[in-house]
Amino acid sequence: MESLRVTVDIVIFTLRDGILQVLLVKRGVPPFEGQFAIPGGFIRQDESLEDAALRELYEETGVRNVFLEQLYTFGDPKRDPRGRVVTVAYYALIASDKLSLVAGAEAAEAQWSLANEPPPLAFDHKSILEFALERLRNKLEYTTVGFQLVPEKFTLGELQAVYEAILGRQLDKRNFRRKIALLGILKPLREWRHTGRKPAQLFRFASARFEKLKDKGILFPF
Amino acid sequence: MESLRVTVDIVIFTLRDGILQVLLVKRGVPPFEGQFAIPGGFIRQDESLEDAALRELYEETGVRNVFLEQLYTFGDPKRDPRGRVVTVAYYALIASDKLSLVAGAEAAEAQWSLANEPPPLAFDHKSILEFALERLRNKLEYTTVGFQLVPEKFTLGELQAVYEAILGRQLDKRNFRRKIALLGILKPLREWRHTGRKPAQLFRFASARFEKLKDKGILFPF
DNA sequence: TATATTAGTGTCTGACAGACACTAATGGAG
DNA sequence: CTCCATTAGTGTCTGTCAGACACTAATATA
Repeated sequence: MESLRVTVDIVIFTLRDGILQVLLVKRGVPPFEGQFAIPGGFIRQDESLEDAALRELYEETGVRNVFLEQLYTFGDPKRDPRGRVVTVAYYALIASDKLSLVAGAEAAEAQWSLANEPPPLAFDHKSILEFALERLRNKLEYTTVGFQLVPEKFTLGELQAVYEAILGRQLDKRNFRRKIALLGILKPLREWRHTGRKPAQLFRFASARFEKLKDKGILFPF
Repeated sequence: MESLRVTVDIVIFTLRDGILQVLLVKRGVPPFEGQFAIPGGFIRQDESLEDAALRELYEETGVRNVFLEQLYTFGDPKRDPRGRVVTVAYYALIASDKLSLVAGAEAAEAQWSLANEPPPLAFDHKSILEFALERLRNKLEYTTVGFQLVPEKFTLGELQAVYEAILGRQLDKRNFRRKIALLGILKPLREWRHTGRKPAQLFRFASARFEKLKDKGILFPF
């Protein structure tokens, strides 16, 4: 009697062509048939919320081991016209290089959209997306979530582009590099990327230092 | 079939005798009979999550119009030995003066405990309490939630005591007062509190300025 | 009236953030 | 081969903010 239907919805972000994008699925059945929605599904009896989110994420993208964090739980009685459904929303960040490898099983009906200008969304999914964007922008400022959207080896210009895409404004190159350097968690490689004019040095994470910070509970400090 | 039992649990904080305290209820039935737990209850079919939390809060404390914020949703399949229960946790802050006016209906089995050294708790409620404490400490630094725990008229010493109780460390009086003054949201009153030796000036919130900040979406800025 | 207690006040210093402009290396065009 | 357009890479100055730090003022009580 006191039971409710509970789903997990996952706002999946990636950065493609220097633009922040969200994975959306086109609904094939009413209500909101033909409209886009944030991917999600019901929670099974024996799995934790996070496991359910990871499973959905894998089903949609074929990707594991990516950043995933609980966002908020939406439970307005009228949010689904068919009846009451509570949804525990998560958001995930996937670097584009991990993504291109695998095509999702349900990918036929899934497509990437601009995170800042999404198409009309079903249910209260517009609110959920906005909530996720706000959280992402906030966390970008005082954590290192931004690094989740960059390939394993990356240039400082690419990293800065991630920040600019999410924050929606340009950053000063020198100030940005100073801030990153001060973290001391990047390891310069003896490799250069030759896509532009002057080659750009590649970096990766200096895990040692990073783990140390993690032990202190700082995890994604900025 | 795809339904789960869903509850809201509310971590209710107050400040009494200069110590941060949580409201806990003693369980009268198994499992964890006789142990303390965070108050909560099932969500009704027609109420939103926040309404459910407000209702529980009112039932326990007789108080309305207090700070209430969703904390996190806990959904481990084994968190309740009787079967699966997902709980949406909230936390609330109640100033002691609001509290003393009304006695809760279920208050017989409820009691205040030290937030930092709670008795053994049922289910995963220790985790939930710790989660709430961490959130509260964090929000204290960059918002004005701390003001929620102080009476309508208060001295700067009382306000500082709130901060010290939550953060668990002493603060420098002059630095604290400068920080508060810089916010510009306090209105000095022509009243003094005479409990100590030298009388202390009373303050209240300068709503005008506060509302302005709220309009900008800053809400609880620091 | 002497004293103990709490209220109230200002400066200095180091860290960090934002504004700001030039040189270096390369690929492609001519 | 040379020139040029483009992107990479670097340092200083300045204002703000946070933390450390010590004394005077007002009252209640002994």
